[in-house]
Order: sequence, then structure tokens, then C-alpha cells
Amino acid sequence: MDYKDFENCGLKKALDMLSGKWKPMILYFLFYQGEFRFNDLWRSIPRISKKVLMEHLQEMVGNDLVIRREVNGFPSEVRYALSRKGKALGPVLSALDEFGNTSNLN
Amino acid sequence: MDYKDFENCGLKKALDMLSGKWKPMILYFLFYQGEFRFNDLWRSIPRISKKVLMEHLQEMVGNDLVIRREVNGFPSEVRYALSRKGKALGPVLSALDEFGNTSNLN
DNA sequence: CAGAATCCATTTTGATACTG
DNA sequence: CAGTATCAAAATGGATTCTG
Repeated sequence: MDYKDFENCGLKKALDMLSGKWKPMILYFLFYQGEFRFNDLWRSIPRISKKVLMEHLQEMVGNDLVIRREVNGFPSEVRYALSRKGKALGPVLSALDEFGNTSNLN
Repeated sequence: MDYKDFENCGLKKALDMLSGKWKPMILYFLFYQGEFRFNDLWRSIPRISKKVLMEHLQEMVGNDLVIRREVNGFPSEVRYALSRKGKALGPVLSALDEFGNTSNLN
């Protein structure tokens, strides 16, 4: 693995898409819980600020990991769910979860 | 997934162990290239500062992901390699790499 | 060579109040 | 309800210098 690899490898691209304190948690949550409205999602994730949740969601929508679906009405309703691409990360996150759960036993 | 899960789940533990700009790259590198001396590793990873590489390695040694092996002599020689636990992350990182390489094609 | 110590710049996150 | 704006606080990373 040389210089070029570090800059252009898939791992870097993937990590860039996942950069953000809560992104993997959000993805994992959506993977298991399905579609969620913004505020419900916000309440489901302790400690996260609305601002950061919003930023993370927008970036993930931009990376095609998450789909934003707007339901017309008042009060406004917006739902977020994983895209096909986002769902592809499910197994990876699951593997990480498993790793974190069992690695202390080694 | 409720409050408790977010704070104590394996995913969070795993992410904590991987927190640090270059840690996944370092692990991936060691996974494929095997044992490395500190300075060789440093030269192999463009842009990283010695300080940060040192910090990351020490944290990963503390998390039993990496093994530090000291070879007596002068100039001093220290070699870093993945532990069994660290090697367990190889497939996960590989999956992320694959994801990053192909996700733009979807 | 491996590593520690400073100091500083930048990034990231969080709290809060506000809008249509 | 979803989303924005502002500002402060914290975490992280980088450059440089120094040592046994």
C-alpha cells in the first residue's frame, strides 16, 4: 500500500462518508428500526444535538446513504431511511458491534 | 434500541477503539504488510505526523489491537504488529474498503 | 531510532434561541 | 415539526524542537 492507495483507496472514501461522531450509530439505528421522522430520531439518540443530527443527516443524504422523504402537511413531516447503499453498510456495522461485544473476552 | 444500547453497545466500544483519524488506515496497513518499525510505518503513511502516529499506536496497544515489540540494540528498534484481536478487524476493514470502492457505482 | 514536550490551528460538537 | 443561526467549548491534529 503506497502513497496513492492511502489517498484514493476505498477505505478512505468509506471513512469519509462515516466521519462524524454519530453517523455509524444513526445508520445502525435506521438499519434496525427503519424509517424515522426527524424529531423521533432525535429523541431516540441521547445526547446528540439537533444541529449535529441535522448536519449528519444532510451529509449522509448527500452521500446517498440516507433518503429524505418529505410528506406534505402541517406540521411538516420528514422521514429519513436508509438507501440501498446505506443498507449495504448494515452487515459491516453489525460486524463492528459484534467485535465490540466480544473483543474484551479474548 | 434505547438509551442503554447507545451507551453500552458493542458498536460504540468498537468505534471508540477506532477513533482517530488514521487508526483504520494503520490497522489496514499492518493487516496487509505485517510487522513494521516505527519510522518505516511513519514513512509509509503520508502526511501523518510522528506525534499522532505515536498517539494512535499507543492507544491501540492499550486496546490490545496492536502489539509493540522492542528489540534491544542501538539505535533502538521497536516493531509494531497486529494482535490477534487487531487481526479480527481485517475483514471488517476490507469490507469497508470494498464498500468505498464500489458504492459509487450503484 | 523511538519517543516526549510545547504550542497552536483547525475541526467538530454542543447549547440555545429563532423561523415558517 | 423541520430546519437555521450564532456562539462557545472541546477535541483533535499538526509543526517543531528536544532527548537517551
